[in-house]
Amino acid sequence: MKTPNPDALSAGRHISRMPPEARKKELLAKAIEYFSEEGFDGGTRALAKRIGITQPLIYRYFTSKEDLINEVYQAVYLAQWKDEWTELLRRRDLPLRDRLTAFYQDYTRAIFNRPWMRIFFFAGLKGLDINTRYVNRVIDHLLIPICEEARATVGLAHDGPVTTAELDLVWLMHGTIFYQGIREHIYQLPGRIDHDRSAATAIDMYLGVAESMIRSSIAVDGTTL
Amino acid sequence: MKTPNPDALSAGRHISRMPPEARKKELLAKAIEYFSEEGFDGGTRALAKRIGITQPLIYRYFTSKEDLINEVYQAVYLAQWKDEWTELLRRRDLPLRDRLTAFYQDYTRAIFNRPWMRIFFFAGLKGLDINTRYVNRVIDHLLIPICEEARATVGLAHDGPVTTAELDLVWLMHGTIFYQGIREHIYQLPGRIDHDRSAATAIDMYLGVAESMIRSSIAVDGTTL
DNA sequence: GGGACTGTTTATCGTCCGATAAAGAAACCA
DNA sequence: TGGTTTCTTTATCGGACGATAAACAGTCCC
Repeated sequence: MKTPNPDALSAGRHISRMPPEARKKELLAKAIEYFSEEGFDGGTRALAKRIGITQPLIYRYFTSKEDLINEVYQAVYLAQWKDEWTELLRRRDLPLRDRLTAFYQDYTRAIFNRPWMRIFFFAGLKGLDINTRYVNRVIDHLLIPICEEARATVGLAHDGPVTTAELDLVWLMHGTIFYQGIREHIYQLPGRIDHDRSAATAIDMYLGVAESMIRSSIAVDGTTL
Repeated sequence: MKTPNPDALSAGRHISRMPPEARKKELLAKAIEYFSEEGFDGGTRALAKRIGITQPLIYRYFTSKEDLINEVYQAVYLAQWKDEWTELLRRRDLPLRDRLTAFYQDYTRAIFNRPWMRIFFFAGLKGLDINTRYVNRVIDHLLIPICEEARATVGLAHDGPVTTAELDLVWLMHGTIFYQGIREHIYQLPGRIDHDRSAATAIDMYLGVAESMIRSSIAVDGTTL
């Protein structure tokens, strides 16, 4: 065949060979885009067509489809996570409200986008351990620290393990904020949402209930994690 | 073959013929269970094996896989919906808080189960119109009525269309409650959640903010739906 | 008891999928 | 320039899928 791949042409991009690193990078980027739209059952042929290459070429850069998907997870989950989030939440020189506000501003900016949200739920529905691990990371590195900081703010000497009631309340705030991302990127309703405002209201609710909750959960509900 | 289908035997169920209605009903019930676990890309052969029948038998009761899936949607979405929900929310002889409490108790009992939750998100991720129609139904028959009732409770004469700010606030409450179902049935975290308590806190938050929100959204933010 | 009817199974078709092998073509280097 | 390397394509395999047709087997009725 003299003329190059018509798909590649119609895609309007490069026709021929690329340096391996650039190709792999492009492939991964398009795979994130593609799988976040079609789900992980999307075919490798359709993905290749979208990139403008042939399907077997994928297997020069990834040993299997599973391998490619794993790299997609890596890029979406781990690369987006910031350890500074926990550090920010721990900064007792700032009022807790300010820490929560600043954290959720940055957090929602990191994950409130279509690919992240959709891949999160595709993986969640499949029950993949990568997803459970992410949720556990949220609990251990974000929610429980918030619980502990709330306790410190209340000024309670008690330093036993966080109770389920305390954690449930943080989940309530977290869910309120997170759900607005679902609304925007999973439901695909028209019109933008003011996430900062939503977060502010959720944080207000949390701080408003937290103090009495913490006192009563220690006194009454002794169930620990 | 003298011996009947070994799969049917190993499934421990009936081996042979059933009246059409019972068979179709059983098939649909198992299909809901199956597709809610595997997603709609699950194969008809695996579904048949789970029921204890052979795969072509499915096609005596449903003209195509798509047809079967559509009946699954019908059963999950429409059959669960109660028009009385809107009527309950409208009952001005009761305090709004009581109406919201009673409604969300019943609503969460209807949809907070694994098949409903999972099918909802499978369908949502596929962008199926059945899903967008459901969300619009929630808006039109639940959230906007709540907005209007909140206005009536505040005692404002203003009866123009509900503003986006008012609707966003209801979404905040709704999302707070709904997210607890996600936590339980999509994340699959161990431990039960007290949904009635979560709802109560979310409703408190809503009612606490609603009044000033309604006044200011009419005065300041005139954006309407 | 023997048709006739209908629920159920076996056998099979065409298509798409993930993956591999071998052929081709661009780039590099002597 | 010619040989080697490396990126890319064509061709293809085995298996799973949705769907259909024909054979089989209960059940009912006369």
